[in-house]
Amino acid sequence: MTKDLADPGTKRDKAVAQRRRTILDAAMLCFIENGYHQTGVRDIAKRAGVSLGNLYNHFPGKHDVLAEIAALERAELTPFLDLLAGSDAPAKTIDDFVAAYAAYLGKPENVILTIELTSEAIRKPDIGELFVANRRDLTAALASVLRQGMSNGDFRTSLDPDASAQMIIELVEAAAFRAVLSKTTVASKLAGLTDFLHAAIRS
Amino acid sequence: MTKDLADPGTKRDKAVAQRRRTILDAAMLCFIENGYHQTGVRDIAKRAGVSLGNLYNHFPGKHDVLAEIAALERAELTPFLDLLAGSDAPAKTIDDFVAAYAAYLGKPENVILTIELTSEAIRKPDIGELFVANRRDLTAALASVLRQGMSNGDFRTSLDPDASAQMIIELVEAAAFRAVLSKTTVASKLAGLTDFLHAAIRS
Amino acid sequence: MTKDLADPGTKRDKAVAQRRRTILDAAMLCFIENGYHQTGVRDIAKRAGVSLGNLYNHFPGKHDVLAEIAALERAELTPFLDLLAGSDAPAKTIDDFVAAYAAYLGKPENVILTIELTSEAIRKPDIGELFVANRRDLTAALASVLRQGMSNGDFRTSLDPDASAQMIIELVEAAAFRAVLSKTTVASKLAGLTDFLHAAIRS
Amino acid sequence: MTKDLADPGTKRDKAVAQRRRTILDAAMLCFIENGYHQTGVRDIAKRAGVSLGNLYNHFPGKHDVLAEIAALERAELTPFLDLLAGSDAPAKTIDDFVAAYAAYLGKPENVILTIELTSEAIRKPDIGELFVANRRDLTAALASVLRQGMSNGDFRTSLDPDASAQMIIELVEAAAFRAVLSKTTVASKLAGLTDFLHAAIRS
DNA sequence: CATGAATGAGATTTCATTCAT
DNA sequence: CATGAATGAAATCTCATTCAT
Repeated sequence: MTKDLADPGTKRDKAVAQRRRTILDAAMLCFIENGYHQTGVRDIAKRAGVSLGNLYNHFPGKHDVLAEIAALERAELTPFLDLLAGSDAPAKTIDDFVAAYAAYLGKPENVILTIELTSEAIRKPDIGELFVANRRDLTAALASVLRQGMSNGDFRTSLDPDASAQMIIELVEAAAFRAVLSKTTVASKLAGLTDFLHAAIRS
Repeated sequence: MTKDLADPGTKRDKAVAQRRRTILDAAMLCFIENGYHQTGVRDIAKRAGVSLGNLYNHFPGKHDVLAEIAALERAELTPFLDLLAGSDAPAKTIDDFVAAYAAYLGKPENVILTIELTSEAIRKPDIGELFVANRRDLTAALASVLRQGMSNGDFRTSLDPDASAQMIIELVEAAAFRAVLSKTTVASKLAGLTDFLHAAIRS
Repeated sequence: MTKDLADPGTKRDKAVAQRRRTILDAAMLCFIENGYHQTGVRDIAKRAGVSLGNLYNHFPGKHDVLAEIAALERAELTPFLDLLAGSDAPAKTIDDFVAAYAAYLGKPENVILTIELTSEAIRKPDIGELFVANRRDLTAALASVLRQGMSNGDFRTSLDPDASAQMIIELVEAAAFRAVLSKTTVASKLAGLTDFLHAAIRS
Repeated sequence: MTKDLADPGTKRDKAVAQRRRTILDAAMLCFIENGYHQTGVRDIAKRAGVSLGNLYNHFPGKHDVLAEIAALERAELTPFLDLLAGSDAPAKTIDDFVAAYAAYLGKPENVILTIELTSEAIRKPDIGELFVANRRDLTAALASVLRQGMSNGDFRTSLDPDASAQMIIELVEAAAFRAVLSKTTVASKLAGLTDFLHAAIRS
């Protein structure tokens, strides 16, 4: 009704969207610092500067906050998708991607949030699906680059591009995770990883 | 007190050790089924057929139960350490190990427990250390095999044996984890993995 | 303000009155289905298709909604008052009334709403008064019929018309209530009730 | 095991039973004073002098406390059942019962608790069943007395004993309830009730 | 008159842990 | 060693109501 004229309600709508975002950001920080289960809904509300009741006006429950964070994580992947969609030589693209992804996962908070989501994904199907979907995009883009490289001679033709794409991603993630646990850096593992990788895929 | 005389109480000691083990087994099952945080101490006690108070006679608290499970996990690795210590050709040994480890992680409960431990390991240093230690044994044994293979010509000499050992393990584990989340089997991923691996390390 | 000029706003006034009624109807349904305490103000607003804030423009609070429903219930009694004010023979009038009232209370929702009101009436004086007032009208009309019947020989002269009027009403209501709880029908109890009643009051 | 010797554990068992009873009594008082829904579990615990958590060691939840109170109410009926099982003349027995039951319901707390239970009984099947069961015993005993009276000439033979038994009880209860709401006494209504009743059932 | 975001107290329930027996 | 009652803090979520727009 009133919605038809111009764009009214937009200001309020925007404010609401920002509130939601504020809450999500606060929740993310809490989950990273203390873990999903160690974080109370009150903690999130307090950190977001929002009343407890109002948080429930914006999200049905704690679980849904996590789910929305998982969905938000998808956006974080766009730079990498862009990179993989670029027109550089496949071999270079792969190297660039590995370096960039490793740099991203060099920030412990990104790794920790991923682990937190992983651990919930096992028993919460909706989060599991988001999780799988997130990785699917990345794998597909990477596999496509691998196929290009197989055509132009960068990579060996006996490669299984889909499986290899997955393994490349997994190698970077695992390195990052191991770095967090053993309190070293991903950077220190990058050389070994790249060497291993080149041997595995190049022709 | 009673401990001072010779070796008395042995029968009782054994009974006590079994109680501890019963509790640990029950806890493992609970953690696998419902997750560490979703499992209450009461749940563990009930499943173990032990009274709540008695559980606290055997373990200082819930956290310590988890820690002991993490320690117990180490024992699970001995078959693989034995395999790696065998005298087969390095190339064959690696293949056998990958197959065996993949088979082990083909059971979802093993993967789930690992994830559960992982997620706790981030914020609980003691568990983190156990976790790292567990994998260190395996990595070392695997690296040793790689070195043998580098000597005898099975593997390329430019290999970084330690980094590669870690990555081999990580690839198997990641495949297993992905299998659990996407409800497929590790077996289906084994071919791709082996191919990737051979290219990466063989000379 | 606008009210001062002639009779303007009449159309709006009617619209407002209808809104109030919409809300009351929605509330009644909610209270019947889920009970007064199990019903939230949000539930009422949603069911009425009204915004939460707007409901508070029409009613000071949840309690007042219930109070107005109680007042509304009074209107439901007019058919019975009319019946009792009719010119049939007293004995027939009583029988007709009992049958009609039983039929009305044969609908479980009427009984349930009554119980809901009853239960609130204990601790909320205003509702208690409305409740008593509702029944007072009915009792008075019924007592008047009984008095006529005592004059014309239909009923025994030793009757206490006021007390008897109350008891007649109570018997019907109690039968209806019992029918709801034991999931039978009032109709099945009507024969026994009528026989009992005839013996009690007829001369 | 240890239970076999003598009667051990009895002391603790008795203490536990008393705790349960303490809680139930406290709950009853709360429900009577403030109503079931206005009473919080904390209120009950505080009034019982028990910690909140411990209350949940004894009862699964608030609802179950109410259910057990409903069950307990059954015991309250034994004096009346005894009275009805006595060997007095049926006519006298009925009169005595009505007087005694009216006296019992003369205490507002008994009426209020009944209403509170009633109102829950509508939507909670288990409480509904307890409620019906409670009244069934009483009705049966009363019907039996009516039958005796029909045999010995005290009561008219055209009586439907079961229906009449129900109605007698309902009349007393309704009178008591009405007394609470209009803040008079049951006693004041007893004369009218008795007269009505005698006319209804006596031969 | 209409909207729904905001509030914060309060609801019920669970938890790891302690301790008297 | 064994038991389970006791504790009280903390968990998540709901509620009637207010108020700026």
